[in-house]
Amino acid sequence: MDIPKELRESGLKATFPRLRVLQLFQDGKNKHLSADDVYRLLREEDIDLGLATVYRVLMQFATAGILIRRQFDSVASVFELNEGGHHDHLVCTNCGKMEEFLDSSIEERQEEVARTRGFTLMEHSLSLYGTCAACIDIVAARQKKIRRG
Amino acid sequence: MDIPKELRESGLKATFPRLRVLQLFQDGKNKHLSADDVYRLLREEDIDLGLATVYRVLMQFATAGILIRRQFDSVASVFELNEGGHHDHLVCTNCGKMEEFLDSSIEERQEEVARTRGFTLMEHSLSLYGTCAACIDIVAARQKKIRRG
DNA sequence: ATAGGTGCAAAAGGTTTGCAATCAA
DNA sequence: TTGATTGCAAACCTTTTGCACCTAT
Repeated sequence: MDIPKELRESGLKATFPRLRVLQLFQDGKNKHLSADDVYRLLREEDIDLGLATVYRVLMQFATAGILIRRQFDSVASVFELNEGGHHDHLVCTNCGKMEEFLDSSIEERQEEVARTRGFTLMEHSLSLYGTCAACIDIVAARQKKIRRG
Repeated sequence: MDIPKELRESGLKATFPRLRVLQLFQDGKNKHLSADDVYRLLREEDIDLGLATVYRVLMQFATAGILIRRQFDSVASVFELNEGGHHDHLVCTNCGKMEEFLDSSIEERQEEVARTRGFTLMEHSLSLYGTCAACIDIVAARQKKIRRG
């Protein structure tokens, strides 16, 4: 899609920093980026922009619905491209690998839980934390070591 | 339960700050408290303790399994008494009211989602955000007003 | 007596904001 | 031209840490 146009339609001027930030997400190499990730990645390229600008741009994009802001259990919040469909996350606590999923049965039950208690559901946040197939042996070995003391 | 004893069994000395913090949670008036909440509530009573101590005590309790640390979408994390059974939360974004729930169907599907993708599930975080029955009219009216401009 | 705990103040992240200079439209 | 945007530095908030003093056992 034509990025400058996409920005203008959100009422945002197509400035250099905004274009580069959006490109970074659309490149798709890293789907989930913190403000600091964005700042560092752009500096690694060539671009010399302020961290405050990165924060402002990310927030503007989130408000405009271009990005989604996520708060995993870590300290810093991360952003990802809003590609329309809702999804939840499965995160490997060892290597950081992240998979998206959507389980209609879970979605339905959430609605049901809210309805039962008289709540009108607006949104939800579901993150599963575990160990991915590639890390399970490493983690198991580490646990064993700890138990041995 | 005998609080000083409970503390000693966790390898923690039964000091005045620790006793008061634990009492606060056991009073049950507020189930979910941030470090600052605890700090402020204890000061309102009489007790003059440092915020750093509150943070230290809360973390020690969480490590000892006496409290559970939760990170809702807000900035500060909150703590609640660990009463054994796992549960998730339903939060009213208007009044802050919080209800606990446990849905076995959701729990099962989560396991299934992880298994399907080769993950070994360790934990998860699920929070539903919406409007409770008592707030729905207020919120609806506010929405209408915004739409009118 | 002494290992462990506390208060204070300072530091450390992450994020936001005021302001003068700069830029897109 | 002019309102929006940027960079910088300073401020903010939550949380952590160093250190000298204190206390439960």
